[in-house]
Amino acid sequence: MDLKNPLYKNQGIHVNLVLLTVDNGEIDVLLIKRSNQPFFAKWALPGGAVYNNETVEDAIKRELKEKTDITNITPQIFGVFSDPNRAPEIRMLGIGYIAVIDKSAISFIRQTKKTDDANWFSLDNIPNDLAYDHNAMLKSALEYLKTQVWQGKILKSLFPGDVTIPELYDVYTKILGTKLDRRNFRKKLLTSDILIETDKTAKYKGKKLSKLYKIK
Amino acid sequence: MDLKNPLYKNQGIHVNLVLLTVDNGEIDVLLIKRSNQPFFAKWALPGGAVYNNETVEDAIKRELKEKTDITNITPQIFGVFSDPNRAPEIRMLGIGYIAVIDKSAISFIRQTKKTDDANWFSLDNIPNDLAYDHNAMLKSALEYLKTQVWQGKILKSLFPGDVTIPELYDVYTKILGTKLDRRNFRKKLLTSDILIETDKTAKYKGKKLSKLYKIK
DNA sequence: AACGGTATGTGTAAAAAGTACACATTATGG
DNA sequence: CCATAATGTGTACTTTTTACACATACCGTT
Repeated sequence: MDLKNPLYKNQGIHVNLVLLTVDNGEIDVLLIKRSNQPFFAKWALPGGAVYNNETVEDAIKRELKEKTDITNITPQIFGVFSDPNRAPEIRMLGIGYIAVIDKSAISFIRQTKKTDDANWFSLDNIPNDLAYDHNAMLKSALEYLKTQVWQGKILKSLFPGDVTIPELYDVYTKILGTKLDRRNFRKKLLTSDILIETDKTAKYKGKKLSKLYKIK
Repeated sequence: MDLKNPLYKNQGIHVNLVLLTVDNGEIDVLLIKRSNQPFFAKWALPGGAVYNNETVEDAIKRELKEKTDITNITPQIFGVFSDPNRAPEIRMLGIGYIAVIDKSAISFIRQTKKTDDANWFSLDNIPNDLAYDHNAMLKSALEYLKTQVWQGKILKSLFPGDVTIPELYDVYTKILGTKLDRRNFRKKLLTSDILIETDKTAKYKGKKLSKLYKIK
């Protein structure tokens, strides 16, 4: 492979992270306000170039650590974005990764919605002019998430602590975009052997106390 | 993204194709004997560089067309391979695609096992010193195939013509690596609404005639 | 002509998973 | 105390999955 061949020189490899969290039944995604051209001052998915001495997985974990200080989660790849014109001037390949985390596990200022340059956006409220093709990337990530949502692993990273079934219910209906039957949802979770009953309770939306469960 | 930054300059993007076909219940993969360095004279998955003016999907379809003249199949991505040392000297990202085709649909000489530079290898008989990380890529492709094998689409591209249930059975057990119950396998296929009964019959392994089915 | 061997074709019962569906209870705010 | 909104709960039905065994066709051999 002759990297001076004009057919395929000046190629760059980028990774982007769709980082999701849950806040009171709402799903939020982390966006970064760009401080450089191109797409200056536009919101974008966090991401960056893959260095020559690292794998793509290394790069995305580096990105996750930079933004959140989290090191014990491995984002999952959901797509490769390769339109030759997705970045101006150069050929830039984009590799999309998704991770779902517990907001309280983040040790950085970015856990608030206050900073100027990084912000959690509710999925119902995403700017439609994200940088690059990031609106499409985000859409693709959410479709991937739908296919993964009944796997215990994602459930665990969404709710590493205790959680009530009504909160889980809200998150699942948001992710799947369908109204599930509440009783069947509860039954499925309780028979799936991933919830451990605790003796604690908490209130979610209602006035009644809900039982808290720990995710295995 | 400054492509002169030494942290990430001289990056190349490659695609590779795991092209599978079925020959009398055996699963074969197409390998190419390399005529250049690196890995001169080693067998490799077909593939090549992604040009600056095309998407990754364009590149893999170009590759498929070059090798087989097939244009009506879109290979499916199964993985991204990014070890910085997977290619000597340069950083070369490898993107893996898989397609399953009917051998009789190929109009090229490569449909035989006779050519010097391209050859169908039975999965039971793959050289363990393929170029690059192609042994790992192939393994990854076959794992992906397992997750996809009950989807009608793959079934259709494996057997676009008529096929007997015993032949399907052999292919499925090979792909999945498990012994399925023959009766349940037959029932699953027949109730899945993708097989159309024909009035033709053919012999497969046995001495008894099997009914031929057309795949919807 | 009989026989052995290998592959093919066939049905049923039990278990598991998924789906549809309605009402009483809690506690807050008015 | 009443209205309201959220929570917790069980059953019947349907569908899907799984386990399991024997008779038949046809070839080659004796």
